[in-house]
Amino acid sequence: MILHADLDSFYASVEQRDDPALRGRPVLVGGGVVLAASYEAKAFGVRTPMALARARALCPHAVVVPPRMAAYSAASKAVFEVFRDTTPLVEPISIDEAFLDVDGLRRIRGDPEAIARRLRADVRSRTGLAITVGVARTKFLAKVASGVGKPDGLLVVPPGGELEFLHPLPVERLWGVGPVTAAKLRERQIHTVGHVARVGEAALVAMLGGNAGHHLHALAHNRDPRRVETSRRRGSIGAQSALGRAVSRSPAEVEAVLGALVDRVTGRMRRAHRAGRTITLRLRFGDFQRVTRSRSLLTATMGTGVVLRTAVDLLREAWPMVIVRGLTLVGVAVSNLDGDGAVQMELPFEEPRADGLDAAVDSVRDRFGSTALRRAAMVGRELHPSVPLLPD
DNA sequence: TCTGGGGTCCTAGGACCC
DNA sequence: TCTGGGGTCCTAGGACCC
Repeated sequence: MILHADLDSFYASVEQRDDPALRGRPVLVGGGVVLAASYEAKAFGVRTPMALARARALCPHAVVVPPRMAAYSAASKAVFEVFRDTTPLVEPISIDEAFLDVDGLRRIRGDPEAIARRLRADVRSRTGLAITVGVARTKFLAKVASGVGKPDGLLVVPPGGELEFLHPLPVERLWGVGPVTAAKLRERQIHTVGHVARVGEAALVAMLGGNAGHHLHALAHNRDPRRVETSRRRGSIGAQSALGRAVSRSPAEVEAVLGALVDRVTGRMRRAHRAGRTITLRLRFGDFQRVTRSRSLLTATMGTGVVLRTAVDLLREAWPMVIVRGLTLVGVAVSNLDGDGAVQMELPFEEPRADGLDAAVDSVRDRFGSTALRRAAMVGRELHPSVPLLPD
């Protein structure tokens, strides 16, 4: 059996724990937008992410506190210690959520329900925070169960009783069904998980595409073979910053913001000992449409200079769009983090040859192929921006 | 309802390789 | 000169999650 453990209104709960004056009162954590709302605030219809102004209108006597990310990280660390004292098989999902595999603990710690009860009590006594735990045979259903069991609850879906529990629930409860997919389903009078299960796999595939269709069909029948994985590494590291209303900004202003973001990202990369090859620039325009522009380097890097130069290049290439549409957000991310197939290729240094560039180009192409040639040209440009691009 | 910041996964076309 | 199938990598976009 698998436990899904999910802290309730995490940021707001930490604030209420640390400041007794906030307990029992509606609390909003956020800046321009609500990052977390206590259950007292949610009772007034406040949701995340909602503009703070709107949340205040719904709940005028709410206390608004700015986020304290360091406090939340520390609280998260303490909670995950409790998880790992329960079982070594812990898969973190986010700062406040994890899967725990408790198969094999029965003889030592009792049945899954008993383990879940003790886990909730331990989290409460050791961290002062409320946590909801869902228990089921699959990851997916354990997560659904914790969602239904909130707040401060425990919900066990007994083996054999899965479909009875699952089928009356609205389609939005399925993991991977967001507003777009839900609208497509509801258009066709598919409102519950039971309807999804009955509609047939072929129809779902026709409606949503291959993978999504198969996936949804499987979930609706509670088929979810994924195991709890303890050692997942993330695939990208990024940072972004909203710029407020779309006013026209000079390239230098935007590049300054970009510089700060890159600095943050590469600092985190160095602390995590991760290097990456693909730099992605993210832009959001005045109409809130988004675009991305990316470039892959030959070798992985965590250097601020290389990442910033690449990001600025991408920004310059996209600048005409910014002029026309206005800019409301800029972000940068580095992906293709090393360890997942990054190409490590050593190019030999050669003496310049009398027959010049063409021969050198032919020699690289012969040895490594034309994809490598393109990459080599790119690296050359990074090192010597004045050198013209090689012809394709 | 005027929208933060951190991520994951999937799709799809084009270039290229064998 | 014209042709295939299987595969990888790159880029861009989109849906989704917390």
